[in-house]
Amino acid sequence: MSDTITRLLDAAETGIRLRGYHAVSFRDLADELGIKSSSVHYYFRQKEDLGLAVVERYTERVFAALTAETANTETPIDYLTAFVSVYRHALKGSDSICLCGMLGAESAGLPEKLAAAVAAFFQENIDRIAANLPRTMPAKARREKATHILATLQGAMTVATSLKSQKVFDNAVRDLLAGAEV
Amino acid sequence: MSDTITRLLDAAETGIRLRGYHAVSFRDLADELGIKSSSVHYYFRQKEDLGLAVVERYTERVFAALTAETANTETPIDYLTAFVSVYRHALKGSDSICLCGMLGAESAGLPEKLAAAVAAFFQENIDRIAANLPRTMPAKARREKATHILATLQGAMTVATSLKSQKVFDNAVRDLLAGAEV
DNA sequence: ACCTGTCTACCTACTGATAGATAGGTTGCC
DNA sequence: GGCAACCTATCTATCAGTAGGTAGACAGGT
Repeated sequence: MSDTITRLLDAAETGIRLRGYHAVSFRDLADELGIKSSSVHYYFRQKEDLGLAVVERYTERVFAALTAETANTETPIDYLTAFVSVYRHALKGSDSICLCGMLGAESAGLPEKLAAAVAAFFQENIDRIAANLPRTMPAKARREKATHILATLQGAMTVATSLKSQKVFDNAVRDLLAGAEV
Repeated sequence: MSDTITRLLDAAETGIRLRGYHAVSFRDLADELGIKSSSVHYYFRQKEDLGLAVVERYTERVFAALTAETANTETPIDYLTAFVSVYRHALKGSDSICLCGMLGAESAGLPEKLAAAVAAFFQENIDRIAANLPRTMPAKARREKATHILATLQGAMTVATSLKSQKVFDNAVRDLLAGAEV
């Protein structure tokens, strides 16, 4: 992948995660890279194409990190702790919320494909968590707990960013895991 | 309050909650009301003023509803159940997330005062929840649980909206309350 | 005479998007 | 080897549409 594409995806991801899809413009991205906005259109015909590429790359990266981080966990609580630490790391490394947390909030105003890609990201998160909860739990309870966990992670990032304190994320997650010792 | 102002605040709130602050324009609001965009500026000089008014009205409305709904609760779990039902009602009545959930996500790209008003909304939510958790819990644990609860509510709205299923919200919250029987 | 709420008309800046030029590198053929 | 054809990545220039915002006119009510 060309350097320009990577830098474009980086700048777009950062902008979306900080300010939202509609607050990111081709011109701002181009300026940041020192090129012209028409050159951005050379790589991504429409804004939707750029958004889709950003979500795809992000999804792959996050799931790769989740897979790697949870690889050697044995108990459900170990799995959850590792899972959560991927999100914590994402927040601390970027000082911004999850890309899909932002786009999920904006879904109603996004191109359909983009909204669908975000929904798929959430669903896959829920499925992965549910699959790693104790087999002794009924399927419905596992689904509910998995949804609860994802919701808490996403909401904690939003609230922590608004209150400008990563401790807010840690506080929410500490109580989440304390109650999840299943 | 004049009818036009109310209709303006309604339209702006709906637009922000569905698509975000940057996707709401004076022209769209004016068109929706059948007036000209310059007339919107008559009531709100700047977009920031409109945003602030929307957040203020929303904040008052939500806290009034929370106060009313939780008034006759006796146990912490009753309080939480009532608290949560206000959020559930907001989601079901509008098919959109919390105004501050949206604006909190966008905070980095908002005028400072607006971001501050949103942060205050979150803080007040956390304080109210924490104040109604059992006195037997240490203050730190109460703060953590309160943060956890708010984060879950906010995140559950986002994920439910993205997945286009209010059941997602109910699932997350059911597990939240099941684990919160303190 | 003033106030309220709306209008027309306009401004500058920016939006996503397109057309077409250009410079430099790569390929393939005689 | 030399050269034509093509490809890549960028540019300049431009477009119609929309953004937030302003100035000033006007009608109706007090």
